[in-house]
This record gives sequence, C-alpha cells and structure tokens, in this order.
Amino acid sequence: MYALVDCNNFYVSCERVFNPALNERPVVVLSNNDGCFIARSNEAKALGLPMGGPAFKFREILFKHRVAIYSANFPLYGDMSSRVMNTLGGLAPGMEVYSIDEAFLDLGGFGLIGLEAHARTIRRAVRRGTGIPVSIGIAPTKTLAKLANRMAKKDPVFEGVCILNDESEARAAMAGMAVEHVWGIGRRHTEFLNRNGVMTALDLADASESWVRRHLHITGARLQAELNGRSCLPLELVRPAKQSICTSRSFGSAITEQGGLEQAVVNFATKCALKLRGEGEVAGMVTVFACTSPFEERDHRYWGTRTVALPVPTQDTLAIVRAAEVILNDIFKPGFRYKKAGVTLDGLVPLAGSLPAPTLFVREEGREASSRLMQALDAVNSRYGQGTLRVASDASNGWKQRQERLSPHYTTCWDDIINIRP
DNA sequence: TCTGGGGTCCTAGGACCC
DNA sequence: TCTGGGGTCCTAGGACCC
Repeated sequence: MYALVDCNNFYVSCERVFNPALNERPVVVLSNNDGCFIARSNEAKALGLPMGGPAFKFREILFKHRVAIYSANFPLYGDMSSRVMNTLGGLAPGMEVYSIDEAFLDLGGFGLIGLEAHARTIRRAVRRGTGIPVSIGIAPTKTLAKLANRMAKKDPVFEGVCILNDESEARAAMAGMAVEHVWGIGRRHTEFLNRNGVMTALDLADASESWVRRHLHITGARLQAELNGRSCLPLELVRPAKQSICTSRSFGSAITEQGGLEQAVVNFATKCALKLRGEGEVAGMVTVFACTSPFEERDHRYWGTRTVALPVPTQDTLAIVRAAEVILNDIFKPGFRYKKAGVTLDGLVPLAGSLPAPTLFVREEGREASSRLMQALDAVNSRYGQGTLRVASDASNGWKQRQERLSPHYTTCWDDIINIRP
C-alpha cells in the first residue's frame, strides 16, 4: 500500500505556525512579485478566492473580509518542508519526496489492520514536530492514493485519513470523483474526456483500454491501469538527477534598458550555476529568454530566446554568465517593455567522470583553477550571504521584484529571528 | 498600475546511420 | 497491387504536475 501525505494549504500553514493569530482567519500567500494567489486558507477558499487568481482583481474582497496577505517566503517554506520530510522519513520504510508539500510513503508491511492507526500516528507526529497539519490518502497505487488524499482533505468525515482497501472501495470512491480531479488529467484531457462522455474517474477506469491508449497515449494507459489497482508508478526512493535547471523572474516594473536586463540575466545565470554545483552536475547548454508581458497589445509583445552550446560542459559561474551575456546581447531589442527574463541550463551530466580528456583548447590547469575559484566563491557566499562575492554586472539597481508583505525568515536567518516582534 | 516559478514526460517529424 | 527493418539524435510543441 502507498500513502500520499499532503500538507494542508502548506504555505498558509507555515505562516500560521509562527503567527497563531492567523488561525481561523482568511489568509492568502501571493506568488513572487505579489501577483497571484498560490496558497489559500480554507476561510479564503470559502470567500471564492481562486488558486492562481491575480490579487489586484480581488482587492475588494480582500479588504472587506480583512484577509491576511503574505508575500511568498520560500526560504521559510523550504525549511519547513525539510522538517516535515525528515519527520515522515522516520515513519515508513520508504519515502519519495514528491513536491515541497507532498510525499509518498511505502506502507507495505503494516497489514490492513494497522494502516489507519499508523496513519493517525503520522499525522500526530508531523503536527507535534512541525506544527503543520497534513492529510493522508492510502491505496494500492499512487494514483488511487492521490484520489484518497483528495477525499481525506475535502470531507471532514475522514478526519484527515482516507483508506481505499480494495477494489470495491476504490470503485465507490471513483464513482464520486470528477475525472478532472484524477492525477494526470489536466484541462485539455478533461475537455476531451467530457466530450466523449467520460465524466468520472470510474468512467475512465472502465473505458476501453485501446481507446485510452490511442487518445491519452502511454501516460493515459498507465494512469488507467493505476485506477484499476495495477501499480505502474513505483516509489522513487532516490531523486533522479535533474535534467534542466531554470531561474526566471517577473520584474516589479518593466525594464526598457539593456543594462537593467543584463543585471537581471547575470543574476539568474549566477543562481543557476550555484544550483548546478549543488546538484554536482555540469551543463552543456545555456538558454536565455526575455519577454514583455503577455497582456501587452499585440504589437508591443516580444519573446526573445536563444540557446548556445558551451565549448566545454561546465559548472563555472563565469563561463555561464559570459554565455548568457552573449545571448542577451543577441536577443535584446530596444523599444520593448521587458517584464520577465530567465536562464535555463540543459545538457546536464554528473561532474564525476564528465571531464573529457584535455584537448587543444581546454587544458587541465584551467579546469583546476576554475574549480578552486568556485569553491572559494561558494565558501564566502555561504558564510556571509549570497551575493557577497559576485560578478560586477550582477547588480540590483536595474531591476527588482515586489515583496510588500514578507514575513520574517523565522527559521533560516538570525537577524530575522532577533527582530521578531510579538 | 497590478496576472508566478520550476520542473517532467511524451509525441511527431526531420536527418541521419547500417 | 505495390512500399524493408531497425535504429539514433535532435528539436519543437503539447500536456501535465506542484
């Protein structure tokens, strides 16, 4: 049996741990730039504030109901997440961390009798250890565990734990579940399935296998098998190496000068290189994009992007920054109001064993020097804060984000902890 | 005025190989 | 009536996830 443990309204719950006055109040957390709702308390959901809704369109509701509004505080949420995962890891023989607020657990070996008791133990342990409330769905496949989790969360009768023990329980659950809520069925597939009379998860489970294979492809076929209790998606105990690394941001206000855009792109390239070293990988390709708001008038819209291969796969900040600057220079067109940009690294391979024999153009000493420089860079920035030692063009006067309602970094920053006021 | 960020997997088609 | 079989690599685009 698999369990899916999912933190309730995770980002809101993180804010509430450190500010209990938020309990029972409507609370929302906004995306970067204070743009959209990315987490809502149950009270905020009841007010009709939609996931992904742009905050400025709901200003009246927010004001009228005195909704507590927070800018996203990802250092806090990331740290709370690892505390939750550490707690969960000790309570099951196998765990797959699926997202910042979800994990699959292997509950094989507990027997059907002990399952519910153990699930309740897990809930209590996470609540006691971290302050975060979770819901748990348990079933013979990951897809059914997802479905059970949704039921545990939506219907108070379950008190946070829903178990689908066998086929008849699974079928009853699926009959009451709209197909759009099945894991892996998004908007487009929902449209298509509904058009063809497939309205519930059970309809999908019972549909002709060849029809599903033809229209929903191999992923749909796997999903259907999982709904029917045949497990196709194993627990991934070790996180696979990343295949791409991306850093992108929207800007608080539009950028029109190349210099400002360059500062942002260099900053993103630097962040990508740091993540890359954290993964122990080297990158073979760099992509840069810069674009206007998609809500601009058609003639004022622009999306520029280009990818270049690095001469040698590397994790060197300076090499990656140089490549990014060359690309930006190439795609920048004056006369547009740039609202967002980003850098992506691709062609990632593990550093260990990745180094080709020295060639005419790449000598061993260069790589050694680069590696030592990056170690020094990371050591300084890790101790004194990211950005303490940086490329000169990585500056912040040309671009910034909006973060007007940021809570303190309660768990990761001494200065913030010292300055917390009741 | 104001609309997020970071990923994965799959398919189809082109170009190429023996 | 007729069309070989079996591959790889690359890219673009679509769909999905949180």
